[in-house]
Amino acid sequence: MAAYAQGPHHRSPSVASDPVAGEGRQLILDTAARLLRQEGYAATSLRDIAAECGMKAGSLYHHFSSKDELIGEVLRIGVERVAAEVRRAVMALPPDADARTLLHIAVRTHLTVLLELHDYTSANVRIFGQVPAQVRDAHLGTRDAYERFWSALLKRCARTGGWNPRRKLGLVRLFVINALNGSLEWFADGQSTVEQLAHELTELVLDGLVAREPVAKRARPNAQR
Amino acid sequence: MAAYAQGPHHRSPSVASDPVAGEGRQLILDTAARLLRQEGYAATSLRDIAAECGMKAGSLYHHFSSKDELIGEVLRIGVERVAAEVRRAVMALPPDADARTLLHIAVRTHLTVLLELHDYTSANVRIFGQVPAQVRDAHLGTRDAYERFWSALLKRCARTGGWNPRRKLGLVRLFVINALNGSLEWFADGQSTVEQLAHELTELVLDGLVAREPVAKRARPNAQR
DNA sequence: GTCTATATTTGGATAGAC
DNA sequence: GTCTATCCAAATATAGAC
Repeated sequence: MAAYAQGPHHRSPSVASDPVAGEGRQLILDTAARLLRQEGYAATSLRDIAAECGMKAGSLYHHFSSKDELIGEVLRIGVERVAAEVRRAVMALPPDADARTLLHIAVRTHLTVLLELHDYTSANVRIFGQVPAQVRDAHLGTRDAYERFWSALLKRCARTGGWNPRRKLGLVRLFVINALNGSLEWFADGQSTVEQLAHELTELVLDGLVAREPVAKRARPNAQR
Repeated sequence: MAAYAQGPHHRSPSVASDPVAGEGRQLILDTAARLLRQEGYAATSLRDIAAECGMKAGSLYHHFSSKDELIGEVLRIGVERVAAEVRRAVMALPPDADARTLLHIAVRTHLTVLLELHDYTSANVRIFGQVPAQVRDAHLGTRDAYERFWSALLKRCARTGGWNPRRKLGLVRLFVINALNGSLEWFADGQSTVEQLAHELTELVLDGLVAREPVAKRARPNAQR
Protein backbone atom coordinates (compact mmCIF):
# COMPACT_ATOMS: atom_id res chain seq x y z
CA MET A 1 0.00 0.00 0.00
CA ALA A 2 2.74 2.43 0.90
CA ALA A 3 4.34 4.61 -1.69
CA TYR A 4 7.90 3.49 -2.10
CA ALA A 5 9.98 4.44 -5.06
CA GLN A 6 13.46 4.72 -6.37
CA GLY A 7 16.11 6.61 -4.49
CA PRO A 8 17.76 9.85 -5.63
CA HIS A 9 19.61 7.87 -8.28
CA HIS A 10 17.81 7.10 -11.52
CA ARG A 11 15.75 10.21 -11.36
CA SER A 12 14.84 11.54 -14.73
CA PRO A 13 17.58 13.98 -15.73
CA SER A 14 15.14 16.61 -16.93
CA VAL A 15 13.70 17.18 -13.46
CA ALA A 16 16.81 16.67 -11.38
CA SER A 17 17.03 20.28 -10.25
CA ASP A 18 13.43 20.75 -9.09
CA PRO A 19 12.90 19.63 -5.47
CA VAL A 20 9.26 18.62 -5.94
CA ALA A 21 9.48 17.54 -9.54
CA GLY A 22 8.34 14.00 -10.09
CA GLU A 23 5.49 14.25 -7.62
CA GLY A 24 2.91 13.67 -10.30
CA ARG A 25 5.15 11.10 -11.87
CA GLN A 26 5.67 9.49 -8.50
CA LEU A 27 1.95 9.23 -7.84
CA ILE A 28 1.44 7.60 -11.21
CA LEU A 29 4.22 5.11 -10.59
CA ASP A 30 2.96 4.23 -7.12
CA THR A 31 -0.57 3.79 -8.38
CA ALA A 32 0.53 1.72 -11.35
CA ALA A 33 2.60 -0.54 -9.12
CA ARG A 34 -0.32 -1.11 -6.78
CA LEU A 35 -2.79 -1.87 -9.56
CA LEU A 36 -0.36 -4.06 -11.46
CA ARG A 37 0.28 -6.04 -8.32
CA GLN A 38 -3.41 -6.48 -7.65
CA GLU A 39 -4.85 -6.91 -11.12
CA GLY A 40 -2.01 -8.05 -13.35
CA TYR A 41 -0.78 -6.53 -16.57
CA ALA A 42 -3.66 -6.97 -18.98
CA ALA A 43 -6.33 -5.99 -16.49
CA THR A 44 -4.61 -2.72 -15.62
CA SER A 45 -5.43 -0.07 -18.20
CA LEU A 46 -4.09 3.43 -18.37
CA ARG A 47 -7.63 4.60 -17.71
CA ASP A 48 -7.63 2.66 -14.45
CA ILE A 49 -4.30 4.09 -13.37
CA ALA A 50 -5.33 7.59 -14.27
CA ALA A 51 -8.67 7.27 -12.49
CA GLU A 52 -6.96 6.16 -9.28
CA CYS A 53 -4.74 9.20 -9.57
CA GLY A 54 -7.72 11.48 -10.07
CA MET A 55 -6.67 12.13 -13.64
CA LYS A 56 -7.63 11.27 -17.19
CA ALA A 57 -5.79 8.78 -19.31
CA GLY A 58 -4.43 11.34 -21.72
CA SER A 59 -2.66 13.17 -18.91
CA LEU A 60 -0.35 10.25 -18.29
CA TYR A 61 1.38 10.95 -21.57
CA HIS A 62 2.80 14.11 -20.15
CA HIS A 63 4.86 11.91 -17.81
CA PHE A 64 5.43 8.76 -19.81
CA SER A 65 5.68 8.27 -23.52
CA SER A 66 3.85 4.94 -23.51
CA LYS A 67 2.33 2.30 -21.28
CA ASP A 68 5.36 0.14 -21.84
CA GLU A 69 7.71 2.83 -20.60
CA LEU A 70 5.64 3.19 -17.44
CA ILE A 71 5.58 -0.55 -16.90
CA GLY A 72 9.31 -0.73 -17.53
CA GLU A 73 9.90 1.80 -14.79
CA VAL A 74 7.78 -0.15 -12.31
CA LEU A 75 9.66 -3.33 -13.15
CA ARG A 76 13.03 -1.69 -12.75
CA ILE A 77 12.23 -0.03 -9.44
CA GLY A 78 10.82 -3.28 -8.10
CA VAL A 79 14.01 -5.22 -8.69
CA GLU A 80 16.38 -2.45 -7.70
CA ARG A 81 14.59 -1.92 -4.42
CA VAL A 82 14.63 -5.53 -3.31
CA ALA A 83 18.21 -5.86 -4.50
CA ALA A 84 19.23 -2.80 -2.50
CA GLU A 85 17.46 -3.99 0.64
CA VAL A 86 18.91 -7.49 0.52
CA ARG A 87 22.36 -6.18 -0.25
CA ARG A 88 22.19 -3.74 2.63
CA ALA A 89 20.95 -6.37 5.08
CA VAL A 90 23.73 -8.74 4.10
CA MET A 91 26.39 -6.07 4.27
CA ALA A 92 25.21 -5.07 7.73
CA LEU A 93 26.26 -8.49 9.02
CA PRO A 94 29.72 -9.01 10.46
CA PRO A 95 32.26 -10.08 7.84
CA ASP A 96 32.65 -13.45 9.48
CA ALA A 97 28.91 -14.22 9.62
CA ASP A 98 28.24 -17.90 9.06
CA ALA A 99 26.49 -19.25 6.01
CA ARG A 100 23.28 -20.00 7.86
CA THR A 101 22.94 -16.43 9.01
CA LEU A 102 23.78 -15.03 5.59
CA LEU A 103 21.21 -17.15 3.84
CA HIS A 104 18.54 -16.58 6.44
CA ILE A 105 18.92 -12.80 6.34
CA ALA A 106 18.89 -12.70 2.56
CA VAL A 107 15.79 -14.91 2.39
CA ARG A 108 13.99 -12.99 5.11
CA THR A 109 14.74 -9.61 3.59
CA HIS A 110 13.64 -10.66 0.13
CA LEU A 111 10.39 -12.05 1.50
CA THR A 112 9.76 -8.97 3.60
CA VAL A 113 10.16 -6.59 0.68
CA LEU A 114 8.13 -8.84 -1.62
CA LEU A 115 5.26 -9.62 0.71
CA GLU A 116 5.05 -6.66 3.05
CA LEU A 117 6.87 -3.59 1.88
CA HIS A 118 6.95 -2.94 -1.76
CA ASP A 119 4.22 -2.88 -4.38
CA TYR A 120 6.84 -2.45 -7.07
CA THR A 121 8.62 -5.67 -6.19
CA SER A 122 5.44 -7.70 -5.98
CA ALA A 123 4.18 -6.11 -9.19
CA ASN A 124 7.42 -7.13 -10.86
CA VAL A 125 7.10 -10.74 -9.78
CA ARG A 126 3.44 -10.83 -10.65
CA ILE A 127 3.53 -9.35 -14.15
CA PHE A 128 7.00 -10.22 -15.39
CA GLY A 129 5.66 -13.23 -17.28
CA GLN A 130 2.79 -11.22 -18.73
CA VAL A 131 4.41 -8.18 -20.30
CA PRO A 132 5.20 -7.96 -24.01
CA ALA A 133 8.47 -9.55 -25.03
CA GLN A 134 9.97 -6.18 -25.82
CA VAL A 135 9.42 -4.90 -22.29
CA ARG A 136 10.67 -8.12 -20.76
CA ASP A 137 13.83 -8.15 -22.83
CA ALA A 138 14.61 -4.55 -21.96
CA HIS A 139 14.27 -5.46 -18.30
CA LEU A 140 16.35 -8.62 -18.31
CA GLY A 141 19.61 -6.90 -17.51
CA THR A 142 18.23 -5.48 -14.29
CA ARG A 143 17.02 -8.89 -13.19
CA ASP A 144 20.31 -10.46 -14.13
CA ALA A 145 22.19 -8.11 -11.83
CA TYR A 146 20.14 -9.30 -8.87
CA GLU A 147 20.62 -12.91 -9.89
CA ARG A 148 24.35 -12.35 -9.98
CA PHE A 149 24.21 -11.00 -6.46
CA TRP A 150 22.57 -14.23 -5.36
CA SER A 151 25.15 -16.26 -7.20
CA ALA A 152 27.93 -14.47 -5.39
CA LEU A 153 26.15 -14.85 -2.06
CA LEU A 154 25.67 -18.58 -2.51
CA LYS A 155 29.27 -18.98 -3.56
CA ARG A 156 30.39 -17.16 -0.43
CA CYS A 157 28.14 -19.37 1.69
CA ALA A 158 29.44 -22.51 0.05
CA ARG A 159 33.03 -21.51 0.85
CA THR A 160 32.40 -20.88 4.50
CA GLY A 161 29.46 -23.07 5.36
CA GLY A 162 30.75 -26.59 4.82
CA TRP A 163 28.32 -27.13 1.97
CA ASN A 164 28.13 -30.28 -0.02
CA PRO A 165 30.33 -29.62 -3.05
CA ARG A 166 28.08 -31.72 -5.26
CA ARG A 167 25.28 -29.18 -5.12
CA LYS A 168 25.06 -27.12 -8.29
CA LEU A 169 24.73 -23.58 -7.05
CA GLY A 170 23.19 -22.31 -10.26
CA LEU A 171 20.25 -24.63 -9.81
CA VAL A 172 20.09 -23.89 -6.11
CA ARG A 173 19.78 -20.21 -6.91
CA LEU A 174 16.93 -20.84 -9.34
CA PHE A 175 15.12 -23.11 -6.91
CA VAL A 176 15.43 -20.65 -4.06
CA ILE A 177 14.35 -17.61 -6.04
CA ASN A 178 11.40 -19.53 -7.50
CA ALA A 179 10.37 -20.57 -4.03
CA LEU A 180 10.70 -17.03 -2.71
CA ASN A 181 8.78 -15.37 -5.52
CA GLY A 182 6.22 -18.13 -5.75
CA SER A 183 5.13 -17.32 -2.22
CA LEU A 184 3.48 -14.20 -3.61
CA GLU A 185 0.75 -16.40 -5.06
CA TRP A 186 -0.18 -18.21 -1.90
CA PHE A 187 1.11 -16.28 1.09
CA ALA A 188 -1.62 -14.89 3.31
CA ASP A 189 -1.22 -13.28 6.66
CA GLY A 190 -2.69 -15.27 9.47
CA GLN A 191 -1.58 -18.76 8.60
CA SER A 192 2.09 -17.90 8.97
CA THR A 193 4.38 -14.91 9.20
CA VAL A 194 7.14 -13.84 6.88
CA GLU A 195 9.58 -14.63 9.65
CA GLN A 196 8.34 -18.20 9.93
CA LEU A 197 8.40 -18.60 6.18
CA ALA A 198 11.99 -17.41 6.00
CA HIS A 199 12.98 -19.72 8.80
CA GLU A 200 11.33 -22.75 7.21
CA LEU A 201 12.75 -22.18 3.76
CA THR A 202 16.24 -21.58 5.09
CA GLU A 203 16.21 -24.72 7.19
CA LEU A 204 14.75 -26.78 4.38
CA VAL A 205 17.41 -25.69 1.94
CA LEU A 206 20.26 -26.03 4.41
CA ASP A 207 19.32 -29.19 6.26
CA GLY A 208 16.86 -30.94 3.97
CA LEU A 209 13.96 -33.11 4.91
CA VAL A 210 15.87 -36.11 6.14
CA ALA A 211 16.49 -35.95 9.87
CA ARG A 212 20.07 -35.89 11.06
CA GLU A 213 21.20 -37.74 14.11
CA PRO A 214 20.65 -36.76 16.77
CA VAL A 215 17.52 -34.96 15.66
CA ALA A 216 16.85 -33.19 18.92
CA LYS A 217 20.34 -31.72 19.15
CA ARG A 218 20.05 -29.23 16.32
CA ALA A 219 19.89 -25.69 17.59
CA ARG A 220 17.86 -22.97 15.89
CA PRO A 221 20.51 -20.41 15.06
CA ASN A 222 19.55 -16.81 14.48
CA ALA A 223 15.87 -17.42 14.66
CA GLN A 224 15.24 -13.81 15.70
CA ARG A 225 17.89 -12.03 13.72
CA MET B 1 4.69 -29.74 -29.88
CA ALA B 2 2.85 -33.02 -29.87
CA ALA B 3 -0.90 -33.18 -29.60
CA TYR B 4 -1.78 -34.68 -26.28
CA ALA B 5 -5.17 -34.36 -24.80
CA GLN B 6 -7.52 -35.72 -22.25
CA GLY B 7 -8.36 -39.39 -22.08
CA PRO B 8 -11.73 -40.90 -22.90
CA HIS B 9 -13.13 -39.49 -19.69
CA HIS B 10 -14.37 -35.92 -19.62
CA ARG B 11 -15.42 -36.01 -23.23
CA SER B 12 -18.27 -33.70 -23.97
CA PRO B 13 -21.48 -35.67 -23.45
CA SER B 14 -23.07 -34.38 -26.64
CA VAL B 15 -20.51 -36.10 -28.86
CA ALA B 16 -19.88 -39.22 -26.82
CA SER B 17 -21.43 -41.58 -29.37
CA ASP B 18 -19.61 -40.34 -32.46
CA PRO B 19 -16.24 -42.04 -32.95
CA VAL B 20 -14.58 -39.10 -34.71
CA ALA B 21 -16.44 -36.35 -32.97
CA GLY B 22 -14.13 -33.89 -31.31
CA GLU B 23 -11.54 -33.96 -34.06
CA GLY B 24 -12.10 -30.35 -34.90
CA ARG B 25 -12.47 -29.59 -31.25
CA GLN B 26 -9.28 -31.49 -30.54
CA LEU B 27 -7.31 -29.57 -33.12
CA ILE B 28 -8.50 -26.31 -31.64
CA LEU B 29 -7.56 -27.38 -28.13
CA ASP B 30 -4.12 -28.57 -29.19
CA THR B 31 -3.46 -25.38 -31.10
CA ALA B 32 -4.70 -23.20 -28.27
CA ALA B 33 -2.49 -25.02 -25.78
CA ARG B 34 0.56 -24.58 -27.95
CA LEU B 35 -0.04 -20.89 -28.57
CA LEU B 36 -0.93 -20.18 -24.97
CA ARG B 37 2.26 -21.87 -23.87
CA GLN B 38 4.35 -19.88 -26.30
CA GLU B 39 2.68 -16.48 -26.27
CA GLY B 40 0.76 -16.24 -23.03
CA TYR B 41 -2.89 -15.46 -22.46
CA ALA B 42 -3.27 -11.88 -23.65
CA ALA B 43 -1.13 -12.35 -26.74
CA THR B 44 -3.14 -15.34 -27.95
CA SER B 45 -6.27 -14.19 -29.75
CA LEU B 46 -9.02 -16.35 -31.11
CA ARG B 47 -8.02 -15.12 -34.55
CA ASP B 48 -4.51 -16.49 -33.99
CA ILE B 49 -5.80 -19.84 -32.85
CA ALA B 50 -8.21 -20.08 -35.74
CA ALA B 51 -5.55 -19.12 -38.26
CA GLU B 52 -3.22 -21.86 -37.01
CA CYS B 53 -6.09 -24.29 -37.45
CA GLY B 54 -6.75 -23.10 -40.98
CA MET B 55 -10.05 -21.62 -39.88
CA LYS B 56 -11.68 -18.27 -39.22
CA ALA B 57 -12.33 -16.92 -35.78
CA GLY B 58 -16.09 -17.20 -36.00
CA SER B 59 -15.84 -20.94 -36.60
CA LEU B 60 -14.46 -21.52 -33.13
CA TYR B 61 -17.84 -20.66 -31.67
CA HIS B 62 -19.28 -23.81 -33.09
CA HIS B 63 -17.02 -25.72 -30.68
CA PHE B 64 -16.74 -23.39 -27.72
CA SER B 65 -19.13 -20.83 -26.40
CA SER B 66 -16.42 -18.34 -25.45
CA LYS B 67 -12.70 -17.82 -25.21
CA ASP B 68 -12.88 -18.41 -21.50
CA GLU B 69 -14.50 -21.79 -21.94
CA LEU B 70 -11.75 -22.81 -24.35
CA ILE B 71 -9.06 -21.58 -21.97
CA GLY B 72 -10.75 -23.36 -19.08
CA GLU B 73 -10.59 -26.63 -20.97
CA VAL B 74 -6.88 -26.19 -21.70
CA LEU B 75 -6.22 -25.45 -18.03
CA ARG B 76 -8.17 -28.47 -16.86
CA ILE B 77 -6.56 -30.91 -19.27
CA GLY B 78 -3.12 -29.61 -18.35
CA VAL B 79 -3.53 -30.35 -14.67
CA GLU B 80 -5.38 -33.60 -15.09
CA ARG B 81 -2.73 -34.94 -17.40
CA VAL B 82 0.24 -34.20 -15.17
CA ALA B 83 -1.72 -35.46 -12.17
CA ALA B 84 -2.56 -38.69 -13.96
CA GLU B 85 1.03 -39.25 -15.08
CA VAL B 86 2.54 -38.59 -11.67
CA ARG B 87 -0.07 -40.71 -9.96
CA ARG B 88 0.54 -43.57 -12.37
CA ALA B 89 4.30 -43.38 -11.98
CA VAL B 90 4.04 -43.42 -8.20
CA MET B 91 1.56 -46.27 -8.17
CA ALA B 92 3.82 -48.30 -10.43
CA LEU B 93 6.42 -48.37 -7.67
CA PRO B 94 6.48 -51.24 -5.20
CA PRO B 95 4.36 -50.59 -2.10
CA ASP B 96 7.44 -50.51 0.09
CA ALA B 97 9.37 -48.04 -2.05
CA ASP B 98 11.45 -45.72 0.08
CA ALA B 99 10.77 -42.02 0.45
CA ARG B 100 13.71 -41.01 -1.72
CA THR B 101 12.46 -43.07 -4.62
CA LEU B 102 8.91 -41.86 -4.23
CA LEU B 103 9.90 -38.22 -4.23
CA HIS B 104 12.37 -38.60 -7.07
CA ILE B 105 9.88 -40.34 -9.33
CA ALA B 106 7.16 -37.81 -8.61
CA VAL B 107 9.51 -34.90 -9.25
CA ARG B 108 10.91 -36.43 -12.41
CA THR B 109 7.51 -37.26 -13.83
CA HIS B 110 6.12 -33.82 -13.14
CA LEU B 111 9.13 -32.18 -14.79
CA THR B 112 8.96 -34.50 -17.77
CA VAL B 113 5.31 -33.76 -18.47
CA LEU B 114 5.80 -30.04 -17.87
CA LEU B 115 8.97 -29.56 -19.88
CA GLU B 116 8.89 -32.22 -22.55
CA LEU B 117 5.52 -33.80 -23.09
CA HIS B 118 2.54 -31.68 -22.68
CA ASP B 119 1.67 -28.26 -24.08
CA TYR B 120 -1.44 -28.22 -21.93
CA THR B 121 0.48 -28.55 -18.70
CA SER B 122 3.02 -25.91 -19.62
CA ALA B 123 0.26 -23.65 -20.87
CA ASN B 124 -1.48 -24.07 -17.53
CA VAL B 125 1.60 -23.10 -15.56
CA ARG B 126 2.38 -20.23 -17.88
CA ILE B 127 -1.02 -18.57 -18.06
CA PHE B 128 -2.64 -19.47 -14.74
CA GLY B 129 -1.65 -16.15 -13.24
CA GLN B 130 -2.85 -14.25 -16.30
CA VAL B 131 -6.39 -15.44 -16.86
CA PRO B 132 -9.43 -13.50 -15.66
CA ALA B 133 -10.37 -14.15 -12.05
CA GLN B 134 -13.54 -15.93 -13.13
CA VAL B 135 -11.61 -18.51 -15.15
CA ARG B 136 -9.06 -18.96 -12.42
CA ASP B 137 -11.65 -19.47 -9.73
CA ALA B 138 -13.51 -22.03 -11.79
CA HIS B 139 -10.25 -23.91 -12.23
CA LEU B 140 -9.09 -23.86 -8.63
CA GLY B 141 -10.78 -27.11 -7.67
CA THR B 142 -8.86 -29.03 -10.31
CA ARG B 143 -5.58 -27.62 -9.08
CA ASP B 144 -6.48 -28.35 -5.49
CA ALA B 145 -6.99 -32.00 -6.25
CA TYR B 146 -3.43 -32.24 -7.55
CA GLU B 147 -2.12 -30.34 -4.54
CA ARG B 148 -3.89 -32.79 -2.27
CA PHE B 149 -2.18 -35.65 -4.06
CA TRP B 150 1.16 -34.04 -3.26
CA SER B 151 0.16 -33.52 0.34
CA ALA B 152 -0.67 -37.19 0.69
CA LEU B 153 2.55 -38.19 -1.04
CA LEU B 154 4.68 -36.05 1.26
CA LYS B 155 2.87 -37.37 4.30
CA ARG B 156 3.55 -40.91 3.17
CA CYS B 157 7.22 -40.06 2.62
CA ALA B 158 7.50 -38.44 6.02
CA ARG B 159 6.12 -41.58 7.68
CA THR B 160 8.55 -43.95 6.02
CA GLY B 161 11.58 -41.80 5.26
CA GLY B 162 12.84 -40.76 8.66
CA TRP B 163 12.08 -37.12 7.94
CA ASN B 164 12.65 -34.34 10.40
CA PRO B 165 9.29 -33.92 12.14
CA ARG B 166 9.84 -30.18 12.45
CA ARG B 167 9.43 -29.64 8.72
CA LYS B 168 6.04 -28.21 7.84
CA LEU B 169 4.88 -30.34 4.97
CA GLY B 170 2.38 -27.76 3.73
CA LEU B 171 5.17 -25.28 3.14
CA VAL B 172 7.43 -27.97 1.72
CA ARG B 173 4.75 -28.82 -0.82
CA LEU B 174 4.43 -25.19 -1.87
CA PHE B 175 8.18 -24.71 -2.15
CA VAL B 176 8.62 -27.86 -4.20
CA ILE B 177 5.76 -27.18 -6.59
CA ASN B 178 6.95 -23.60 -7.05
CA ALA B 179 10.42 -24.87 -7.84
CA LEU B 180 9.08 -27.46 -10.28
CA ASN B 181 6.79 -25.10 -12.15
CA GLY B 182 9.26 -22.24 -12.04
CA SER B 183 11.63 -24.31 -14.13
CA LEU B 184 9.38 -23.65 -17.10
CA GLU B 185 10.70 -20.11 -17.21
CA TRP B 186 14.37 -20.92 -17.35
CA PHE B 187 14.82 -24.53 -18.40
CA ALA B 188 16.52 -24.94 -21.75
CA ASP B 189 17.72 -28.15 -23.29
CA GLY B 190 21.45 -28.35 -23.62
CA GLN B 191 22.56 -26.97 -20.30
CA SER B 192 20.98 -29.80 -18.36
CA THR B 193 18.47 -32.60 -18.79
CA VAL B 194 15.19 -33.13 -17.04
CA GLU B 195 16.72 -36.16 -15.40
CA GLN B 196 19.57 -34.14 -13.94
CA LEU B 197 17.17 -31.47 -12.81
CA ALA B 198 14.98 -34.00 -11.03
CA HIS B 199 17.98 -35.56 -9.38
CA GLU B 200 19.34 -32.24 -8.16
CA LEU B 201 16.06 -31.00 -6.79
CA THR B 202 15.33 -34.25 -5.00
CA GLU B 203 18.74 -34.35 -3.37
CA LEU B 204 18.56 -30.71 -2.39
CA VAL B 205 15.19 -31.10 -0.73
CA LEU B 206 16.07 -34.35 0.99
CA ASP B 207 19.63 -33.71 2.07
CA GLY B 208 20.00 -29.96 2.00
CA LEU B 209 23.04 -27.91 1.23
CA VAL B 210 25.02 -28.65 4.37
CA ALA B 211 27.33 -31.59 3.88
CA ARG B 212 26.85 -34.61 6.12
CA GLU B 213 29.69 -36.61 7.54
CA PRO B 214 31.17 -38.44 5.88
CA VAL B 215 30.44 -36.58 2.69
CA ALA B 216 31.92 -39.13 0.33
CA LYS B 217 29.91 -41.99 1.78
CA ARG B 218 26.50 -40.92 0.52
CA ALA B 219 25.32 -43.12 -2.30
CA ARG B 220 23.26 -41.82 -5.20
CA PRO B 221 20.15 -43.93 -5.00
CA ASN B 222 17.91 -44.35 -8.02
CA ALA B 223 19.89 -42.02 -10.18
CA GLN B 224 18.83 -43.88 -13.32
CA ARG B 225 15.57 -45.34 -12.07
C1' DG C 1 0.04 19.84 -16.28
C1' DT C 2 -4.53 18.45 -17.14
C1' DC C 3 -8.50 18.49 -19.84
C1' DT C 4 -11.83 17.05 -23.86
C1' DA C 5 -12.36 14.80 -27.90
C1' DT C 6 -11.12 11.57 -31.04
C1' DA C 7 -8.28 8.63 -34.12
C1' DT C 8 -6.82 3.95 -34.51
C1' DT C 9 -6.41 -0.73 -33.52
C1' DT C 10 -7.59 -4.92 -31.72
C1' DG C 11 -10.18 -8.67 -30.22
C1' DG C 12 -14.36 -11.09 -28.50
C1' DA C 13 -18.73 -12.22 -30.09
C1' DT C 14 -22.98 -12.73 -33.24
C1' DA C 15 -26.01 -13.37 -37.53
C1' DG C 16 -26.99 -15.57 -41.34
C1' DA C 17 -25.47 -17.58 -45.90
C1' DC C 18 -23.65 -21.80 -47.73
C1' DG D 1 -19.08 -27.12 -39.70
C1' DT D 2 -17.14 -23.21 -41.81
C1' DC D 3 -17.58 -18.97 -44.09
C1' DT D 4 -18.27 -13.65 -44.62
C1' DA D 5 -19.55 -9.63 -42.64
C1' DT D 6 -20.24 -6.94 -38.92
C1' DC D 7 -21.16 -5.29 -34.29
C1' DC D 8 -19.44 -3.79 -30.02
C1' DA D 9 -16.34 -2.79 -26.31
C1' DA D 10 -12.04 -1.60 -24.67
C1' DA D 11 -7.60 0.25 -24.81
C1' DT D 12 -3.51 2.85 -26.51
C1' DA D 13 -2.30 6.96 -28.23
C1' DT D 14 -2.61 11.83 -30.23
C1' DA D 15 -4.14 16.81 -30.96
C1' DG D 16 -5.15 20.91 -29.33
C1' DA D 17 -7.75 23.87 -25.93
C1' DC D 18 -7.31 25.75 -21.31
